Amino acid sequence: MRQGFNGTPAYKRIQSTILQRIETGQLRPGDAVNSERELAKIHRVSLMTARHALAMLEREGMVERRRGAGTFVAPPKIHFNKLVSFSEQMASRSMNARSKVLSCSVIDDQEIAARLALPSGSRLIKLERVRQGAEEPFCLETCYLSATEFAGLTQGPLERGSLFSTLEHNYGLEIAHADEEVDATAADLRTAQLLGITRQDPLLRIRQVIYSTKGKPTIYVLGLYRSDRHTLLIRRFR
Amino acid sequence: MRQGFNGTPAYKRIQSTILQRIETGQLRPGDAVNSERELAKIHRVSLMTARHALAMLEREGMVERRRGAGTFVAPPKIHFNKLVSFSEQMASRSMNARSKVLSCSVIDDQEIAARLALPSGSRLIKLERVRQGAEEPFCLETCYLSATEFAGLTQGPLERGSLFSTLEHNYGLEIAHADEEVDATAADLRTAQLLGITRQDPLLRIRQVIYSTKGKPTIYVLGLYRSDRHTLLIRRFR
DNA sequence: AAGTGGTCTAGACCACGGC
DNA sequence: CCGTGGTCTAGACCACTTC
Repeated sequence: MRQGFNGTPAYKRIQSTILQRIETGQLRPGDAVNSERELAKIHRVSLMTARHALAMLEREGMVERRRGAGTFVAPPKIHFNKLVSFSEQMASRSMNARSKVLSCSVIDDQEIAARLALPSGSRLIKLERVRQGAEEPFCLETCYLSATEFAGLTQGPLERGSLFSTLEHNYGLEIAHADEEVDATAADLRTAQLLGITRQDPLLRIRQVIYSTKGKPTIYVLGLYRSDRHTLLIRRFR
Repeated sequence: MRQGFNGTPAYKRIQSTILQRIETGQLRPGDAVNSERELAKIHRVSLMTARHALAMLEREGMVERRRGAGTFVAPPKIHFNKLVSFSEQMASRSMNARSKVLSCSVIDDQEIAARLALPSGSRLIKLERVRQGAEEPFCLETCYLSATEFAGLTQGPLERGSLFSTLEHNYGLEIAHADEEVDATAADLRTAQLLGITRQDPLLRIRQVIYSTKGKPTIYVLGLYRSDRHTLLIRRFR
């Protein structure tokens, strides 16, 4: 029976049964989960395996473990510091995601090529979009990606569907994390017009380098946000 | 021999020996760490225990494990999303931390009391400081804390030494994390004068609620940063 | 006192990496 | 091929919480 009968590790199967009960609402935040010993008996595994299943769930923030007391469903996660696409962000607030493509071209830019660790002179796709939520523009976003690596992207349907999912599904990109530099700046004339604000209004500027799971810097994004329509939420740990 | 001879779990002792070799530079990033089997033999411990030691070190980002290859010292950590005090921040960049206290008083503020989950009408310490780096002011920071909880703080030596360390050492506060709201705003006249900039210049505004390890919101901080002297670094995960 | 998670043993087989 | 980490067993004692 070692290693499971279907290739799935036993501890993952145990996690699935627990996660399922949480997702269906059968288990609610604060409720006790089966103890290590119970899980071991139910799934006919050793204590260490049942333990491993719970330990991993705790690391993912799904449950809390308290010595002497038990294991409990964790309060609903607020996803701080989570990298989500614009579409996902809007969906989670049940708002209409809409974005207008301003331009989509292939360019040369030495500085941005350098940020993506590409040889200078590399050709880059530049995609400029205005994002709208609640029928109002609130962000001007410019993405840069390697033109050779994502050839054909400029022909794709960029208006609808998130760029993330296109890249993930059509190009096999696995996104791992993004490093962001955040500061404030004043709107120039063009940006002000596009966002429906006044020149010199304060904007939140976010420069983002998105890394693949292989550690390769893959996308560079410059976002300019109307500060009256958007605040960034961060959680920092001691 | 169970549970060690001195109360320290075996896996922690194993971690210490490894961490020590990393700190002294005896092991450098990329170097291989002893394998599970080696550690088990060296420390006369079972494989699972040696394994646990390495797994925890990996979770903390100190080592990387690659199946079939080994365990290796991780590249030097850049502490993203880490909550550090102003003094610590400056020290890590080897700059002179200096801050000038503008005011320190006890006030009433219903909205901020609410953010700290205090009964409305609670008295609050309000501490207003200008922070300087490289001989130039770059941040106006206002902290609010419960006056009853931190009685006597207003008499303390606030000019030097970080507020964090005072609270941690003298009041036994254990800081766990902070939730931050970040946006951009324009400088008003007073702020502009204090920071040596022009009215309407863009500022990075960070509103921070700092939580204790017990989950209690303890400090509220409003920071206004000269955007030309400060950028925020964040890492977000997919 | 009963039950829980935390630590630990002394092994085992597997999948994978580098040579 | 050999060594590595990944999974797993069938138990054990301890420290702690709850009743």
